[in-house]
Amino acid sequence: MGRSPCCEKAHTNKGAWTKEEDQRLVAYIKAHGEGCWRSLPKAAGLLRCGKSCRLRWINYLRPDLKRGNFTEEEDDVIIKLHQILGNKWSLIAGRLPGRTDNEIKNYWNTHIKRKLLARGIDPQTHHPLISGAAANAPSSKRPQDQEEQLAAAARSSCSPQSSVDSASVPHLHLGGIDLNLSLSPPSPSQPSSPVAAVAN
DNA sequence: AATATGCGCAACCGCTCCGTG
DNA sequence: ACACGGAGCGGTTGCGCATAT
Repeated sequence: MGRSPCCEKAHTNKGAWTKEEDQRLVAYIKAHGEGCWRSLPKAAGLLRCGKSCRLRWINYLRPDLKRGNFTEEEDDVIIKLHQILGNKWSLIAGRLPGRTDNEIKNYWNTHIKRKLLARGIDPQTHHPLISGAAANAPSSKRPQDQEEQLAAAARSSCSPQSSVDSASVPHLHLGGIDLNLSLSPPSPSQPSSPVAAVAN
């Protein structure tokens, strides 16, 4: 069986994008919008596969991207959303305007994981680590019933590809923080911000 | 100053989901 | 109901830069 490759690999560039390729991609999308990624490279005169173009646009070239360091507030939002959603980076990114799933995933793996471990928290389960620093970690403050609430909310609202409309989406209150779990596609016009997502 | 090591980011790969015929 | 193609997602890799020795 086997599916057909997403592109003709023999005639596509790989690796880092050049300035010229970036310019071509941006110019094409500005003129025609994000259409069919599969046919875009050819139409734009790029020797890249459609997937690669999509990734480059979403993660690097989109005009609404917020580049630079994550704020403490954003850190906090990511941690709380990860606690509920797990490694659903695209969903988490949807709550952080200007941030991409790839960026958040990288940031999680390089910074936040370490930060949580230093606090004695298991970054995967968000439960206190049993040994070492966990015993006296200040953040083992979350009560058991809240954990159950989280798990239940995650189950009910975050099953893969579940079509949740904002009306039926729970607002989760975590230690005074209200997590609006409604899902909406990340877009420049999206009004949400970390503050909006985690209203206090 | 040169080399080794670690870290962070951009990009790729393979899988799953979803829409359509 | 099923198969197929396209898009999207998460995991992983590789390279370049920064820091330590």
